[in-house]
Amino acid sequence: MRKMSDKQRRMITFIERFLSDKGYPPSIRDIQAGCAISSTSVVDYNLNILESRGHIRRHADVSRGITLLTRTQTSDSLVPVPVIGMIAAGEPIPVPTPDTWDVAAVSETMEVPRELTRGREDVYALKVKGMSMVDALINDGDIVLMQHVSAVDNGEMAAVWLKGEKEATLKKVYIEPKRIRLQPANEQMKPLYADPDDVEIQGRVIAVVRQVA
Amino acid sequence: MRKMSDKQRRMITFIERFLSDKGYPPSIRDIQAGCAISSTSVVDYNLNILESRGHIRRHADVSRGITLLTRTQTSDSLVPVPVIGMIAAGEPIPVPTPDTWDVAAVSETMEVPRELTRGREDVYALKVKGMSMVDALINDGDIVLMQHVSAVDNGEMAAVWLKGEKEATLKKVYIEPKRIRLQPANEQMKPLYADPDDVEIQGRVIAVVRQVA
DNA sequence: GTGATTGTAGAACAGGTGTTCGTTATGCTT
DNA sequence: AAGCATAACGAACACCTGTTCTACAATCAC
Repeated sequence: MRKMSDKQRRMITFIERFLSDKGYPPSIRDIQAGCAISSTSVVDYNLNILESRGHIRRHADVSRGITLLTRTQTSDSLVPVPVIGMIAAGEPIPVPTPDTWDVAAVSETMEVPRELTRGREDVYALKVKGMSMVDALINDGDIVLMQHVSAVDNGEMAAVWLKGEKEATLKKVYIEPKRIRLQPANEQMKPLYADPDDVEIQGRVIAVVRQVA
Repeated sequence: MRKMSDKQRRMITFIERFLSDKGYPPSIRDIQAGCAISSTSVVDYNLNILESRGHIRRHADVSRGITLLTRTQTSDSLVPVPVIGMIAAGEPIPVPTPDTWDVAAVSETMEVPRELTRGREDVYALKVKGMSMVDALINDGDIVLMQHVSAVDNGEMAAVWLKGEKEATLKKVYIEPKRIRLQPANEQMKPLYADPDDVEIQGRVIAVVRQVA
């Protein structure tokens, strides 16, 4: 892949921005105007070079038939995840049902890079309400990505429902003889010990996403 | 959102497939052929309905100017972000240079949904090393998405370099008369006060991503 | 039934848009 | 200076494509 001329680089950038902005590719004359090029034939000329270099693909006689080859490869590494509800200290944790799995049926969905879910299929998202999970380094408004499991390995972070206290928390779970140790992610804080019968594992924490600004 | 007719549903599906297949939207006549519709005016008629229902957007006088508004617009909403370094308590915060902006020139990049960056151009990522930022509810190994700015509004979370202490932190910044208040995100913790000359704003925190499992 | 509403047909029009062609600069090699 | 590849220019052409118009069928309300 040779180095592009400055003009060609501007064109590629323009096409990218136009595409993600408007949702459809630019026409030759859009590029001409957007990159301050004097003639459509100059655009055509450089577009052909960009195609022969493998940066784009052109479809003859098709209006706006320009496809980006460099970036667009990654397009399907976005995974839709259903946001099935809130998680708060005093409220039961929403549990996914066959219904809520259907992305189309859920009121809200978010899209996350496939690297975050690592290809897991049964991932859902919860929005954190309240400051009760700061000991898990999780803030009000954070999004928690969960995987639906009924048991977790030692040391994994899980959404836990404490039946007796009627309380939901996110803790690292350690199974010990005759009791379960619930350790906050902030390891300076003291663990909580609970009876196995009192603990309901609702899911495993996959990731946390916090949007600040 | 009302019920779509069978024909309209076929059209939407066709547009989705065409778009993800070819990379550009179909023309009216593409839809006509792809959905076995007898006339272009019928396509036009139903497209207008779909637009008024909020399923698509049409751009007048623009060839192939159809945009999908529903969730299927996943095409290229992934944005590459350069991971330009680590952030740790005792080390200077890496600052982006024109070099590191070039996604191709950086050793590591990550891809995040466009919703996270909200279209900002000058976004980079730092990996957090150490537990020094737990008071900002940020853990060892977290990824912090930053925007390169030299000043922030009151209350915004920023990466701050304290010259005197030679220390980097992430705090909410409040400008007060003759001093700057640095407030941990965990609001139960006490603020830190610093001299304006001692504070260097290195960037604004956009988001935090933590991958747990 | 009548009339309104919705959906379908076919064709033609007008403007958008890719393409082509002859010509002229520009830069590098010999 | 001459030769040659690269790049730019402007205009015209031809097709693609959105749009519009009239006519007609199907459904429903009254």
